[in-house]
Amino acid sequence: MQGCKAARIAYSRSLKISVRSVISVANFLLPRKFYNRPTLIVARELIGAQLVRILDGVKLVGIITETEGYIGEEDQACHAKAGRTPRTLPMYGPPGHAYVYFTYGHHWMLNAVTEKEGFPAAVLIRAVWPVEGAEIMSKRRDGRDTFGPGKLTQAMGIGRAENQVDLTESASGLWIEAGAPVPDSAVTISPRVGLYTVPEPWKSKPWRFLVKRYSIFEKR
DNA sequence: GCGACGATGGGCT
DNA sequence: GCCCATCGTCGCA
Repeated sequence: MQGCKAARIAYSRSLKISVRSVISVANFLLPRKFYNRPTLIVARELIGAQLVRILDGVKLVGIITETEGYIGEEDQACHAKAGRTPRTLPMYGPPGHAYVYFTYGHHWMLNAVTEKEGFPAAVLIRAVWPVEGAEIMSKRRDGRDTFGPGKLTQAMGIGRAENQVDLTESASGLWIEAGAPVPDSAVTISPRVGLYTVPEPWKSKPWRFLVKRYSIFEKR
């Protein structure tokens, strides 16, 4: 991907952190207790974390730049509003696992299950900024961009097989590592998107977190 | 550059 | 049969 270095520089400026820390952070697997907390805390703190995928023996890494929280059966935007079904079962399981589902007849969505086992909640990972294997991700997208919940799963080869994998260990080939912390000044909070038929107040809950000046990524 | 809309298939009633 | 936590393309500017 052309302009990757320039993008890292722009990214570091937008986050007010050093370029060095964007390229090389002291990474470690986020432990289960990280996910076993209120969903919005997890959604916020996943911004800046690194999503790692081993695909065909190649390591792909993206910094998480956009998340949304979906919290409990009360939340009319959350799949768990339908209760415990074969599809939603992963959300009721232990935190730190993946909930991957298929939607709109085309797309796979990646979530990280949160909160204590038995309470259905998850964080939808909507976008990552590629930092390793960017060329491969771009190629998997036929050169098109990788920003969007359906696009990132296609770029990183995430689908049905990754449903319920443990994100706190590397054995499954899909996990999340800590990254450079992103200050509040660099994070925008807004209502979740794509909820056309969801009633209030759920439709307007400010449960979406994204890196400010996200547009700088799209323009490389 | 942007708004409208069709594709497409699993989940659920 | 209807609903979708989306994306790509088309038409128009």
